Amino acid sequence: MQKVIDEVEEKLRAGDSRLTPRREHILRVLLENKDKHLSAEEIYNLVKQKAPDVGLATVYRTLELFLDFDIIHSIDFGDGRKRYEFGGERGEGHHHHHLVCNGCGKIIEVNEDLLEDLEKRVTEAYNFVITDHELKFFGYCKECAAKKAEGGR
Amino acid sequence: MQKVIDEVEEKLRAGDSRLTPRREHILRVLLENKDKHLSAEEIYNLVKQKAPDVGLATVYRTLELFLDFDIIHSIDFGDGRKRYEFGGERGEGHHHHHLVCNGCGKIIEVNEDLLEDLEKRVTEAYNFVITDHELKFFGYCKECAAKKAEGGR
DNA sequence: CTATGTGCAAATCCTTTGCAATCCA
DNA sequence: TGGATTGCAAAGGATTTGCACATAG
Repeated sequence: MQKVIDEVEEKLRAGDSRLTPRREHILRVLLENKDKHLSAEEIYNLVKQKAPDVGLATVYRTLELFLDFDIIHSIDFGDGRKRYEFGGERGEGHHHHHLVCNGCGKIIEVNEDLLEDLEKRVTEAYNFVITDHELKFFGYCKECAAKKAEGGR
Repeated sequence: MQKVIDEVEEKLRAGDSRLTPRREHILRVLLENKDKHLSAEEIYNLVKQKAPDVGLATVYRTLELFLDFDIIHSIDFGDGRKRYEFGGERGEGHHHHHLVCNGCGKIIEVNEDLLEDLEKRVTEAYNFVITDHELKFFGYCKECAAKKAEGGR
């Protein structure tokens, strides 16, 4: 993990910014919760456990900064708040998609990139240079589908 | 168009709701702008031209109602407001995707469903019952890509 | 007459911003 | 020291809600 932190620090330095203690705390929270999809407020609460005197505004400002530097990216599941994940849009790790359960709200990750050939087709058909994509499937997870089938609520 | 309106009216009636004059105005705006992606406020402004005394709250309440009845659906392009399109999630017309240009903000529609075989794969791999999907590609449209290539802003 | 629908203004929720204090190169 | 960073509180923008009135069946 230290390696990643160092890389981020370097990235920021290269852009006349610094990885301050506050920012490092925020970064650590993001790294320790790679699989979650934290909202700004959730990040704020987690950071407060380590550094009780951070302000929510700093969290927002830092997330904005990380986004600019392509260190993280944001996703929106339509619940009125943005969520953040470590890994920039251009990063190798970004190619996963989400299954959003309408029953229990669970988010399942699909860790393969399913879209490579699709991208090629779209690029050719529309002369559109793709830099990123976002794919969400909505529906019902195994458990919720079963509940529904049983005649549950 | 009248046919569609009648269908909506019937749909609402079946659920103990009515297609009031206000709501019909809103519905018409949606139908007349199928290809746009209107925000609540844009809809409000268009409706006001025909019915100057509607309130913004009514527009929001009506959109909420139409969503519940699967008459329209909403999309989010990450600009902080929801946008609405006629056609429910389950409707045949819903299977199109969007190319979002990071240069000029233009939204291009891809009117084919590119995801059918993908859906099948996901369903099998994750036991996830898919009811809807949302696919967005981000990047640069023909014009903006050209501008960038020329070294323009 | 009663329930539903509506306008208006106030309230809410998430996010951004202004400003004075703080920190670090 | 001087510009970058931060906390706090206020501001902002989109959406929701409370309430009294209007409307329709």
